[in-house]
Amino acid sequence: MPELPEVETVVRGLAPDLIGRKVVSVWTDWPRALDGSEPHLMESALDGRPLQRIFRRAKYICLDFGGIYVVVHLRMTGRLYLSPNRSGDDRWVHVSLGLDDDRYLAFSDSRKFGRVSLCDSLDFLERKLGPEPLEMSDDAFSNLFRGSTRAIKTFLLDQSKIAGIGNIYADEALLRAGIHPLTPVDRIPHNRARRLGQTIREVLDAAINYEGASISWYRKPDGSQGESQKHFWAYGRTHQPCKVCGTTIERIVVGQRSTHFCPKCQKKPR
DNA sequence: ATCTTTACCTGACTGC
DNA sequence: TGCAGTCAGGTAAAGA
Repeated sequence: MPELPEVETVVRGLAPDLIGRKVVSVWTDWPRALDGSEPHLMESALDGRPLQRIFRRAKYICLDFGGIYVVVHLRMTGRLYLSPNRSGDDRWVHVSLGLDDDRYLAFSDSRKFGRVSLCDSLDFLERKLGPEPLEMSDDAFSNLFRGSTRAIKTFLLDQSKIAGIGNIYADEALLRAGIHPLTPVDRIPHNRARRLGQTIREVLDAAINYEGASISWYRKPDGSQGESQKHFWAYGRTHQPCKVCGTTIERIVVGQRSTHFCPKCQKKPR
């Protein structure tokens, strides 16, 4: 599932080929993916506008065509890549943006949860999203945790509190920080909260350097796999030995989410 | 504010 | 080989 590091990898991979390109056609076989817009509306809105910037905000991919934006969310199975073919390179392509270099920006999504949206402002993102974890200081993390009694795992997944972390890297950060996923946020001491913030940044930075985790559907824009999944300590390692202490990794459900942790490294709060 | 539930989707996997 | 059932989880919306 694409989270912050996977989305960042996609943005970095696409940028060199996409900056300066114009969209000359828009195709879809699943109009719902356009989130209320329509192909001909997108075509006319983007007509003649070269792409000025491509960047990430949380898990959203933002294409800036000069005050007009195409915002892509990959959700669970979305992929974004360049193809010589309008229908892309796999059978799950549902949106295709024809470019002025005769290539296509293909949006593939087997689950059809992802969206390719047209908008004239990114304010809606800022209204609903919390800060970027890679841009937060240790004290910013500690302050963020004050006043909430929710389980830390649930809190880390709340995009309005902190934006970009998903199920994988929440589990990875909590194991490495030695904090049980059910720990109430306001029961984490100041110094431990600061250290958790540092761990979150380290986990995300490392995953970006590994170019994301290719479990299930995620691929880099060039079609190759990321390496991050080879370095998991927690996620998907149920019944396997903890890489720190050898204790068997357990799986529980927290906030409807599969949660992996080490019962020795992450002591349950009383 | 927080929690819970439901909906959106379909490929991959398990068991018979 | 097939068929039913289950699981995966990011986000939005509704109701408590």
